[in-house]
Amino acid sequence: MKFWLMKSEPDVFSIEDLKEKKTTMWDGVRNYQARNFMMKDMEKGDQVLFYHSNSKPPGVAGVATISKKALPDVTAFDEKSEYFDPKSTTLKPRWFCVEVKYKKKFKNYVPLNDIKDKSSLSEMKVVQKGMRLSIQPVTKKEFDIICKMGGL
DNA sequence: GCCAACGTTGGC
DNA sequence: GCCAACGTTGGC
Repeated sequence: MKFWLMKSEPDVFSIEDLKEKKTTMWDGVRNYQARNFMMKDMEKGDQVLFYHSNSKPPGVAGVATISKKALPDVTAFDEKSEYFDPKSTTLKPRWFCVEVKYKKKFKNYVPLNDIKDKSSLSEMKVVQKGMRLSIQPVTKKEFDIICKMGGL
């Protein structure tokens, strides 16, 4: 089992939205590194830190699990979708997405600043300057520390 | 709203 | 295959 951090803008899709929907296809990812993580490394049952980006303050809002391994991202085929990509075809899909399932919203939201303050979390990608990758691997240790901070 | 740090695109 | 120009992310 592996551990991940996945970013979402709460204005677009928050952990509350996921709680309501129970599961969601993590579509719209148009970055090869993030895609490769989903396509090659993510497995059903992997654990996810659900991160709120572009919010005040940014931080980890809760946990989720991967409930379905990567499938072609159908929004890339849809001309009306903002994620439409003519270079991705049903025969040769370019983009993939996993299904993410709600697990738990943190009792205590874990702001990015608190993560930055912890020396045990200084290796996390999310605290590195200029780190924009929307899907990042985390270690079990980091995952556990964040969960503890979140009151889980 | 600013802008640094990236990623992508396309001309050559 | 280089790299300048452009677009995007996301913290501040």
